[in-house]
Amino acid sequence: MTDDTPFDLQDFLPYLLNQAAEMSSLDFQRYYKARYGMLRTEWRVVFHLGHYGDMTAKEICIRARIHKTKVSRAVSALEKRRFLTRTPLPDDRRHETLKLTAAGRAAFRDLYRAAQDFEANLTAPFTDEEVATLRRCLVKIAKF
Amino acid sequence: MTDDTPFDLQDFLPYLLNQAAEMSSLDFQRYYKARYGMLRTEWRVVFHLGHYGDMTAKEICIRARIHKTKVSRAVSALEKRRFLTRTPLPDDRRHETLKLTAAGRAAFRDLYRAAQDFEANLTAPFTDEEVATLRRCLVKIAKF
DNA sequence: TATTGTTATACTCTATAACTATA
DNA sequence: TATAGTTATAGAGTATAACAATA
Repeated sequence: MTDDTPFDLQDFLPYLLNQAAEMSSLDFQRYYKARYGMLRTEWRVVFHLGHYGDMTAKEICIRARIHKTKVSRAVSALEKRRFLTRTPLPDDRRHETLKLTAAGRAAFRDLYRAAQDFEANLTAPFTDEEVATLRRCLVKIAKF
Repeated sequence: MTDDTPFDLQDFLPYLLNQAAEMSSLDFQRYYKARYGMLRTEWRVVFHLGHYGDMTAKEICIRARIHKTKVSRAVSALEKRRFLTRTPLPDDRRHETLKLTAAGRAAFRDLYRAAQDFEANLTAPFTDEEVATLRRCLVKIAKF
């Protein structure tokens, strides 16, 4: 975009990204909220435990790029609703291993499948190459 | 993505879009907040008035996809800080023409230029074709 | 009755500082 | 002192219902 090219708000990438992000997550958000009463961070925590196995809150913070205060609240809410349990580590009692319960694992499996379906729907209008380019750009912009 | 392909949270488009949207807007958000004390919706309202000329709140709602309650609050804040004025239309006094003041126009020009710079920075790592593909995908996902 | 815009309210998300407990 | 995690708080974003004024 040169200095002389006027542009619409839709041409401004941060706006476009924001709109795409909102639209893309609406349906899935409704799904995990309606079925499991989960918020975004809670779904992300469940995802990490379900996908990578038991870990501490700290590890989730690093892997999922979520601040410790958010993880703390999410873990607390998930524990209250019996989606996970905490077990303090004997060698360092500041750490707790977080572990999905049977209900947590069931929710993960369902949400994981739902996520795959939503993903397939989102990418359906595009060619494999387009999707690859999209991902490559997003990864770079998101600074992963 | 097929049923058997395991995927990371970074591979889930809504998450990736969300992270990219957040990262991409951070710097610009800080800029209009620090310089003009504006919030996101306020910047968008200023953009529309500066770029397309005077219009009513309703028109901004439609063009910028913002709910009337958000526009109402943004307009009120912008008026209070003398970035715009309102003039009721004589033929239908439910409408008001919104018009940037000199300060509003100056802010728009500065922010417009800043937006162009941020945009150029964001797209710098990519080829024109990659950016074109990125935009095309985002426009479709955002349902524009 | 319908439309433009405002107000109230609640929920979600983000960010930061201050704190507890443990090491 | 440093680290893991919690609590408190404020700001910002989103969504919806109820309302006033005008048509």
